[in-house]
Amino acid sequence: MPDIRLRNSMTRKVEAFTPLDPMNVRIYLCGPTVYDRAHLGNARNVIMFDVLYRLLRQVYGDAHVTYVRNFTDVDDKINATALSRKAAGAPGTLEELVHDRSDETIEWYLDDMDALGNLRPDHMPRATEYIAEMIAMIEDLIDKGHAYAKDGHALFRVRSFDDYGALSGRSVEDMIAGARVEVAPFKEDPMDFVLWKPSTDDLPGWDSPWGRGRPGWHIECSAMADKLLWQDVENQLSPEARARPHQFDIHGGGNDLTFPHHENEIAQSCCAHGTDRLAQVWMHNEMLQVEGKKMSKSLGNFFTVRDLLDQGVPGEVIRFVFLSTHYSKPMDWTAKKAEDAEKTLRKWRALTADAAMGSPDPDVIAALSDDLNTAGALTVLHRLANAGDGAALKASAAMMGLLGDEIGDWADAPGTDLSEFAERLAALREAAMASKNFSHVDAMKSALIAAGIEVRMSKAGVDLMPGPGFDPSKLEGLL
RNA sequence: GGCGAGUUGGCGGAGUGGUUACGCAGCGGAUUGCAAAUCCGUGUACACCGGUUCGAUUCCGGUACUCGCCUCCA
Repeated sequence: MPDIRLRNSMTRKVEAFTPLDPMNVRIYLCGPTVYDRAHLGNARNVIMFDVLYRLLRQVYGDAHVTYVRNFTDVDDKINATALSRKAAGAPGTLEELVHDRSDETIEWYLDDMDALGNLRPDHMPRATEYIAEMIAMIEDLIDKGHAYAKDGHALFRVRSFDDYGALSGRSVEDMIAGARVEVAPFKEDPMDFVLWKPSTDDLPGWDSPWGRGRPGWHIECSAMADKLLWQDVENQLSPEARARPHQFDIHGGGNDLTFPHHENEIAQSCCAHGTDRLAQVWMHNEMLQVEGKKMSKSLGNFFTVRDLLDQGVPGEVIRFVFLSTHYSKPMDWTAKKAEDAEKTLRKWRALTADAAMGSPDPDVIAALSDDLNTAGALTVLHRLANAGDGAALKASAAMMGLLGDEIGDWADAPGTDLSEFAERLAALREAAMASKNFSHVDAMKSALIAAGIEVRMSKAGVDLMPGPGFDPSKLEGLL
């Protein structure tokens, strides 16, 4: 097995990766705030981490990797959707509406990420199920002088942590100079951030030493990561790993989370536990653009994963497009890329349809081990395809979550049996070959193409495949 | 203003101190009733300016441009 090398945002260098405990590789990805459908950009870090997860499982064994991705289900935006539903006359208490909204959004999220061929993490904690851990952590921080309570709030004392700013490469003074920090009467220092804040009686809240309220965003990840990647597994870890308590291997997210979210996570965790680091490696993916522009509602180029799936873009095609750009580079989503990806995948699927499952090509593993060079790995897949090695292609593609059954029924969808049409067309063609009058066969061929079907005719016979714009309703009356 | 990422042939996109990336498109040919598909052949690009070097797209410095974050948008 080649050594895995990963770019560490903390050091800004590509480094050899060595897990604290090879029998218990532990990774954490910041998950979504569940207030609405995941937009396309949300998929990028999930796919990046999914490739990482698959690679680690390949190298260390399926049973030796633990992947945690949270759901943030306490948030103003979730509350806002519940409030508007309540105002529209929805039945139930506001708290129930908030809970329903979270449940609904989590279900959507999992459906969408499944459709993109992502494995589910080992743990998907909901923030609201770990309130006790968060409160305990905040109390610990207050005891140690790193946090304080004021007016129903608990705040982190940023000046108490010398390394604050190490991840994002900025000093506290720079941030003050930026002057965009929120000044509030309950803060000792403008830089201090909220660990706990009061909640109104009608909105979700929990009793705490500081009154009824809810946790701040940053403390959620610190508490859940510590619970699931340290407290619950501590007694299974190697002595080497236990020598680094409250730490784990890799923490990921979009680079927009670097500051303040991850910076704050580090500050909370290191101060609460007296450690010098939280994760050994920090990985951040670059942002997604759409047709060269930032995706935003005002530009009208904002869309969700579900929007694309509903338009008939297969999840596997979306995944392929993401994999074709390295995670550390800005990625542009374009319709042309989706078309190209679909073409390639059709070819590969035809080649692997009847192939046995071989072994992954070493070059694919090598490329992925080189800081998740997915684009380089796709090149190897092209080479295998050109060599006609369906078995190796199938196994190698599986390393990246491609060409598998779980993501693969799109090529035959939407499940219309075309065999009668193929037989009819073949019969017409045979007759035309004898009579030299091709008008009937051409008419039917044109109609099939107009219905979005790819028509292939050769001496061997007629082959029909549903294409991107397949519309079954246009087939009526053709037989 | 501070921090960070990027700039490769028509398009997408790897990689390397000197040797064809690769894919798509295009072009030429084979095949095909026609077309598609398929097969064969075909492409010396690396933002700009300096420096290091026998030699740089690849290393170093600078410039320009693009994008993101600093505003709980991944």
